[in-house]
Amino acid sequence: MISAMNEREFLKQYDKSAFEQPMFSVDNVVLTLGKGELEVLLVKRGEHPFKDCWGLPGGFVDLEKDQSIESTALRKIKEKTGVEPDYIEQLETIGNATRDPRDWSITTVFTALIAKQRCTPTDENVVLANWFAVSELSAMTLAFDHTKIIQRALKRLRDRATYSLVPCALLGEKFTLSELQKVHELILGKKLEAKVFRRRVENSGQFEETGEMTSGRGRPAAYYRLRSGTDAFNFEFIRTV
Amino acid sequence: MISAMNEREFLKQYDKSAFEQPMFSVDNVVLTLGKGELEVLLVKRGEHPFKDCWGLPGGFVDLEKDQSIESTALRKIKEKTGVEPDYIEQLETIGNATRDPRDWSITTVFTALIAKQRCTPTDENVVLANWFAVSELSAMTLAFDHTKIIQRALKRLRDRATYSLVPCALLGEKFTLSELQKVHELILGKKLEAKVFRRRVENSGQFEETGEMTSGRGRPAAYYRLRSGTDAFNFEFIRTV
DNA sequence: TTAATAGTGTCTCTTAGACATTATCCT
DNA sequence: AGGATAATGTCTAAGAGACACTATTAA
Repeated sequence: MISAMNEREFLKQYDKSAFEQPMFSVDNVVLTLGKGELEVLLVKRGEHPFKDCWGLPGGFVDLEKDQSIESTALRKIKEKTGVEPDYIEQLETIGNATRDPRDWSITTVFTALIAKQRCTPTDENVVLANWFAVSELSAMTLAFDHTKIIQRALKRLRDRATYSLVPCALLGEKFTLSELQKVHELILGKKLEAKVFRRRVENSGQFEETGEMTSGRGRPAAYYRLRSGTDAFNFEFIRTV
Repeated sequence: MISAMNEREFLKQYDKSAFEQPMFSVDNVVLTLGKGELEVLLVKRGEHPFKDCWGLPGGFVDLEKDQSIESTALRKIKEKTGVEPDYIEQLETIGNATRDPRDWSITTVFTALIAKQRCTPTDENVVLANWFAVSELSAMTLAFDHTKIIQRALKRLRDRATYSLVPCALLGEKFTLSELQKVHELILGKKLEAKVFRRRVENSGQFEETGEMTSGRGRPAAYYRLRSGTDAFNFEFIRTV
């Protein structure tokens, strides 16, 4: 009785090859701020393919534990860093017959930003998960297409840095505008005008002064934080071809 | 001998549930221009779940035929419209335990734009695939989360219409600036200034006059086409929080 | 001639960008 | 006082928006 058959059964009998499913995984480009450089979290693969290569932290969906692919991404990130990231967004999905030497394979990639000081000291896995300066990557051979994926994540981050203040997630709870500006300069690879940058921050309405000030050499700077109740990661597009 | 075992075998023995794979499919939001309204391509589902409901054209990856998920998307679109779309981009991937009543399910969604006149007259499937004005959708119950997906695709299209000229893919080979402006107005739901719009088109450098002119009532309009060699769908972001 | 549609001239207002200047700390 | 860093004042240039105006056709 056809209508009692579920679609999976139906497809199995209808066309075996149409039912054969590709492998699906989630990969994360987790970025943080190193000393004067962006760093990306990599894990050493214990199994082949690409055994002993470094690759992005990720893995398969756990149909029992995970409610969504976002849950999978967060779970994997938490496994390696001890915490949830300060910002996460879906980058893109790559699926083709060649990226995995074994078989057809699909990965949905997330980009996450995390303030390094929030990460709990790495557990026994310390040699299995580590931060690498993005400039080191050109000298490394990563698993699968992970080098290309990281490049695409960095490009997206550069886009975000030009028209949003999302990169503030790389800093902690509070930060000065100079610090935030330096992060943007680091990402964009160029100097920004302090006046222009401050205007943007103020006009965004996404931040507020904490009231605290830095101390040290030079004029003290005001600390800012995300305005409570504001989703700082909603930003408006303004025009233009 | 462990190292001779492939990862699939390994995972199977290591953790059965981690190997259990979710269903993966591709769905397409194919948009075209109806009479004064955007239309979306829907197909009537022949099998459950949501049997006899309208839903987005899509389906499973064919591991033999498809080189990538983009190939899957294009193949499915071609099956229903007879042609490849004029523009396609990946929208997002949705994967969770609840969107499919049967099981965990993942879909990568593509948004495609197509000039209606390019579509070959629908074949015997005419009642199985049809264009629906987007305004009709609120009165319809679509399969799965397809209503929400279409809304998200439309939002993305509105974004594109504000800072790119991608919507030109809804028109044919050649078009007048008035026509293109009307398309943008339709998508954005508001009037645009002719002068401003023309400036944008000219400054983009993506179009050129064909030399032909319209005839009919009123001053003739110049026809434009995509400048050859230009990827009109590359556009620059200009700033701003 | 009039209605209709295409296309331009030009003014205003906003804002990015540049850069000089002021402010406030430490030593 | 002098160096360092934070923050502001203010001028300029570019461009979006507004809208009046001109251009070219069919009826």
